[in-house]
Amino acid sequence: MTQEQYSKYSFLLDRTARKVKQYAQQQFKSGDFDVTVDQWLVLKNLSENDVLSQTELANLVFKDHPTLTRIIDLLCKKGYVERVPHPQDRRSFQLHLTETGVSKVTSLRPEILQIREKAWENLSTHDFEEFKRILNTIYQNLNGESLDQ
Amino acid sequence: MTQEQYSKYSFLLDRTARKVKQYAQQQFKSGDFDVTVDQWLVLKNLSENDVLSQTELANLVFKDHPTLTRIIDLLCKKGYVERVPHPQDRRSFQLHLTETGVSKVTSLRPEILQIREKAWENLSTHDFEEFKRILNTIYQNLNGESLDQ
DNA sequence: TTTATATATTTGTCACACTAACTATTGGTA
DNA sequence: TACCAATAGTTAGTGTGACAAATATATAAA
Repeated sequence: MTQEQYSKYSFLLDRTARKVKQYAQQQFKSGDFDVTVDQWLVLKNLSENDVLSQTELANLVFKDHPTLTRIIDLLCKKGYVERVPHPQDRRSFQLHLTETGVSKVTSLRPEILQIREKAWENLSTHDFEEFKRILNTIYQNLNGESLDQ
Repeated sequence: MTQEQYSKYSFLLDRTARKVKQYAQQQFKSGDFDVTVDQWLVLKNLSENDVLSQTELANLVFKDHPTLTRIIDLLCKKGYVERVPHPQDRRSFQLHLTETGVSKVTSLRPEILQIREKAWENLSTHDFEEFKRILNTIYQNLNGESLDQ
């Protein structure tokens, strides 16, 4: 294998990641989910952790702080999330889902699992494990010293 | 495997694709390459095809037309690419590299191959083939009827 | 206590992705 | 000829991503 062919992974990886996001986003839209794919990721993580600071949430979803600030702004505007001042630390907020946010997550979760399955047609459980292993290895190879996860 | 675990691929895929792009972009920056990762992809494809229209190029790099318009705007501004009016079809342009563009590609190509290799530490040639197969399968699963490539 | 440093979040800038709407042009057809 | 659908490309709006810098507060050190 020449070095040239070797470097195509980056193109395929980028192309596939975009397609996965695009496909999900189209389904989200045609189902009137009222959230984007990234907003869903944030909602889902908030639903699995009663209360989080923005920093904790950023580490969970692997987004940087400015990006997260903006996503949360939008989710607050839509009424799914609330920022509550931290009682001890006035720099920080405690994030939690509103009533509306909880029921949004409950109603969307099964539909989204359905959407996600489509990608795995013609692929096996073993493929899935290999895929995860390779993705994680690449991630760690490029992640310098910070070995989070 | 539960449906829930099964849906994690989208998170890992997105996370890894972003890391790959971010790593490359950092290297591009510290090497003063004067282009972004996506701009490089466009330059590279132009160097491999003497003359292309924007639509042909968009199909090669799998970017949509508005995105490509902007990338080409930037590359023209930097002096690496020229838009030449198509002699027969006044709607369309013929894109080609300038002298500067050609030498930019020549000088960057080996450095970028170097950067791309880093991701494959601890992974085998077989992993690479499996990875490509799975990525392409996912892509096609989500790509509706249009079976390009 | 004062100073220094670290942490939590926001703001600004540039680049890219996707959608929708728009202009200009082409080519076929009534 | 006049009309109409398709094509090439651009523009605008919104969301996201990376990075740098700013603000506010907290904590540790001198």
